[in-house]
Amino acid sequence: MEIYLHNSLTGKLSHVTPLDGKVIRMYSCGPTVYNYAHIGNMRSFLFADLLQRVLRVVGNFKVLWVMNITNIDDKTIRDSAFGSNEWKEEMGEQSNDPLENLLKFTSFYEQKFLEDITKLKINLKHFYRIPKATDFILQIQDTIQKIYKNGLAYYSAGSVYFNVSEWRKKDIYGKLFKIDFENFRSGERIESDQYEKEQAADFALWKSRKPGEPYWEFELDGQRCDGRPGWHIECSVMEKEILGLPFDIHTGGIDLKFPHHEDEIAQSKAAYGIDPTAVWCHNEFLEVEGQKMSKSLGNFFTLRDLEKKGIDPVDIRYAMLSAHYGSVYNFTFNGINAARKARLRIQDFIYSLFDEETEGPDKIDVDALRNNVFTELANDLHTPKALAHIFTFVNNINPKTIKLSSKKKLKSFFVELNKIFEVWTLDQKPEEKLTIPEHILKLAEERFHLKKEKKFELADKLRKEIYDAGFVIKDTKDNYEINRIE
RNA sequence: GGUGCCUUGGCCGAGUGGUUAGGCAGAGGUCUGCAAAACCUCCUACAUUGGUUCGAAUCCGAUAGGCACCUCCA
Repeated sequence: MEIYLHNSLTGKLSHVTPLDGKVIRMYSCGPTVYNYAHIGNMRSFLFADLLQRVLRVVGNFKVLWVMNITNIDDKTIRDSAFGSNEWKEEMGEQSNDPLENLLKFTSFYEQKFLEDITKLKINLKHFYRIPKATDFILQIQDTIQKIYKNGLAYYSAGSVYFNVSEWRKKDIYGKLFKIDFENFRSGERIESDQYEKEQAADFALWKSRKPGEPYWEFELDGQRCDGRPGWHIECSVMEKEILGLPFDIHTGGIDLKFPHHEDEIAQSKAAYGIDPTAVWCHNEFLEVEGQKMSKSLGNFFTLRDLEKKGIDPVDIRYAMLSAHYGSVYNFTFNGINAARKARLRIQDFIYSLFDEETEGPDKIDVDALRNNVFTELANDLHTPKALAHIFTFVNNINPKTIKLSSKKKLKSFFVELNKIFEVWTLDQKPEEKLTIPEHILKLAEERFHLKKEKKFELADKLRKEIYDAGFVIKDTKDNYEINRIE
């Protein structure tokens, strides 16, 4: 099926088709690993995951998916510095080598990050590469040399900056974000600049070495500028080295539109003369209870925080996938609860498909259903509409009356659908292995007899007793079930 | 100050000029000693305001409110 995506470059839908005629090459801005990722980060990664899955399953494409890890920036340097309060025992001993500390620190959080996204059912096998900035220092330096030689960068006090005003003579700066240069960075903000930039809009390609910080040797045009890479250049280089330019799709949070992605475009064109990607996709932000997530408001959650509150990561996945990536998602506990129930409703339907004992006369047009659902997904990942089709279908059919042949087709449809959503179990309903203590079983049996004899008061008393012990009884037509209280 | 986005029923969330999105919650019903579960039915909105139109949640203008980016925050 043809896939269309909202392209931030044009503001319109773009038809996705592999530039090289074979595979879709996709780059996603990944995390800066200086702490546990929060659920806002998670939304971005879940969006990228959804996109690559839709490309594979609905678009039938091969996908090379790359997500970078930013392991060197102000925050990772700050928090890994010798004597930092952010250092944890599990990271090992701190040494007097700043680079070693940085790598220990960031690999700790990288590992935690990978664990977290795995819980959200992002499959690490789907990545082609998960590159780290520090593994590309030489290539970064090489790219900076190129930009410099092209007259679009300058040296200043040990750092190297991209020259935006020079660049604007050659090309547009502001492809993703319309900039009013007259009003760019108004008033008081300019004075916060710590670096010797020629102009406020210029950004660092390379930052000079500071005492106690990790650095790499670098010489530019005869001038020593030992230091470390700027943030924007990392992505430009990794995507070029791994995917080649231009590639097909670049994803990221909407906050990265400017300056990060704008600068990526400028750098790639300035160094190689190539626009990095055909389609830019940005996901909107996440709010918590209608407010921006922030530590001061006390609504800042990592995945780990939510797990401690008893929330299943799969429900977070479902909740986030059920909203459109282009709109602000309001995370609420109420909403997660609703999402869970909605998810389980479909799960129950799927379980019923595995009941091959009962069969009815109803034939299902599974192809039509599949077509409806996939058409919505192909149209800019419209998951809310896709799920609405599923619910309408599920609500209008009694699984007991479906013909066996249709059940089988439905099953394979849900298998396919789950390759995208991955929030359901495609299997028989698991037999609940209950370890119910003997005395509870006895009590339950006793209660059942009392009930049959219509001694309800006594029966209820026993039920209360069983309930207090942690079990709940549900009467069925001629029998009863015991379950552990959840 | 600049740029862009948003405002839909109790809550979440679709809608891209003319027909019920969907979910959760709630109400009624079937079932049931009661309860639970399951199933059926129901609830029907579009920030305010002016305009365009035979017709607007949907297009245009204004107002109010919210959000984001311009500050290496996904």
